[in-house]
Amino acid sequence: MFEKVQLCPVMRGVPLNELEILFKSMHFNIHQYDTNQMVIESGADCNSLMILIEGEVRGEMPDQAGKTVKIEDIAAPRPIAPAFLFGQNNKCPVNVIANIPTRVLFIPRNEFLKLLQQNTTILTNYLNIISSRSQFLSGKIKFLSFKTLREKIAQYIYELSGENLKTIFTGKSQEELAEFFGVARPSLSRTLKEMENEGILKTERKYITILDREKLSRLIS
Amino acid sequence: MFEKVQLCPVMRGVPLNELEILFKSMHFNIHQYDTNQMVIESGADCNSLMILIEGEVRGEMPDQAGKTVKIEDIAAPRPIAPAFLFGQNNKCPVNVIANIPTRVLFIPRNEFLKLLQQNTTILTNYLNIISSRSQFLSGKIKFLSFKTLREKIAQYIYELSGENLKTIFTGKSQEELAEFFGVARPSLSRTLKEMENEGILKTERKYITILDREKLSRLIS
DNA sequence: GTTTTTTTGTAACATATGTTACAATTTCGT
DNA sequence: ACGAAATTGTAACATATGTTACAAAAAAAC
Repeated sequence: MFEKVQLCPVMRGVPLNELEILFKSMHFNIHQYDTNQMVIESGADCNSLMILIEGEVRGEMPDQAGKTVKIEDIAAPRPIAPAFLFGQNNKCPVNVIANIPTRVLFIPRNEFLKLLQQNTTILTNYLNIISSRSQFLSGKIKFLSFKTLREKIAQYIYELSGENLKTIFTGKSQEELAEFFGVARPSLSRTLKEMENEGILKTERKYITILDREKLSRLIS
Repeated sequence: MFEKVQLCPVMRGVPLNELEILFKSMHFNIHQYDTNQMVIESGADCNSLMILIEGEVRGEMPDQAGKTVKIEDIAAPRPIAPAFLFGQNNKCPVNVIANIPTRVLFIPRNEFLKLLQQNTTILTNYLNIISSRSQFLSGKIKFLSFKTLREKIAQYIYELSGENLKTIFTGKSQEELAEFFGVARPSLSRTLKEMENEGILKTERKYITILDREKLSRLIS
């Protein structure tokens, strides 16, 4: 078991023998779940750090009408909802359901706090995980705050290209890019063509080439 | 000085005498800044936890054209950019500039790590701060992901009203609400009136009354 | 190499929101 | 109580994006 725990981002870098010692003096539980069994329900309190050590779960968001929308799949080994263990709101925002037979390690909040104080590696790991998440979300919001599609495209290219790269590889089809931008596919196609006609860029399947950096920047400023 | 440090969310709840002991065995700096002096420049490394202990600073985002947009004012006592001390990206995302004569306490990352391990209160405070921030950002993104204005309005009312409250107080004028939603003021006014004509809700200055919860939910689902 | 599937381009039209301008109403300051 | 300032309602029109449908092109499967 410790081999798998050790692979989890939270515990990464802690030698196996140290890990065993830490776990010996700590309360924790391991639960098993069958396919489609609920691991934690939306709205339930997150009192423990949950680490998926084996299997795969999905997060589903129940909407007002009671229907559900799948948010993401999480495969072992990874923590589940680490940002909801602390903070003002400890309610789990999604239903977490096992996709396949799954094992989850539960470490109660207080026990985990002790762990954080005993072991610098785990502390920095955890701080890095939730800080990175914040940073990721900040970036996402900055991106969403661009109103027009042209601005979003410009910003997207700017971030991928850095200061001097001329051609970027998106790794996404127009369909996927459109979904990423939150617009309809024909709208993206149209706008890309417009920008091409204006000599700003050129597209070629999953590659975009910048033709006029000056004009591109003006779209963002 | 410790009285002011103690008021900061990170140090809140730590008795004065303990605080003094902790600081005695720790490296830290205090810098003073005059009005309009730069505290930290966008892109600089955040190697230290920065705590504003006196004064007020503003965050300004420099855009591609070199112009700046003010993001927010931060008044003492509060940490500055706590989410960028750890994580993958330690570059400060904004220029931080003193609005008035200001004093900032710098605690190097490693020293702060020690502090976190020595003192449970500070550890939980810090975890709560950055976790809450994540949660806030998550909520913001969920909100931004609603496409139409009607959906945003419905979601907004839903969150403020809870399960059974009929009338909510927004505390914002239409102008401010429109900015919060990221739409033009006349658009908000128009849409609110449409929803009023459909018998969904009723507005009265800064109050919104739900007339038909059923219809309101259908907008979100 | 042909067929099938996926991806992209494009057009016509529908809809939502922005922009501007002004009138009506309410609140605030005195 | 009065006038000034802020807030809200509303209309006409501009623009951006969505929707649907289909054709063209490229990639993948066979």
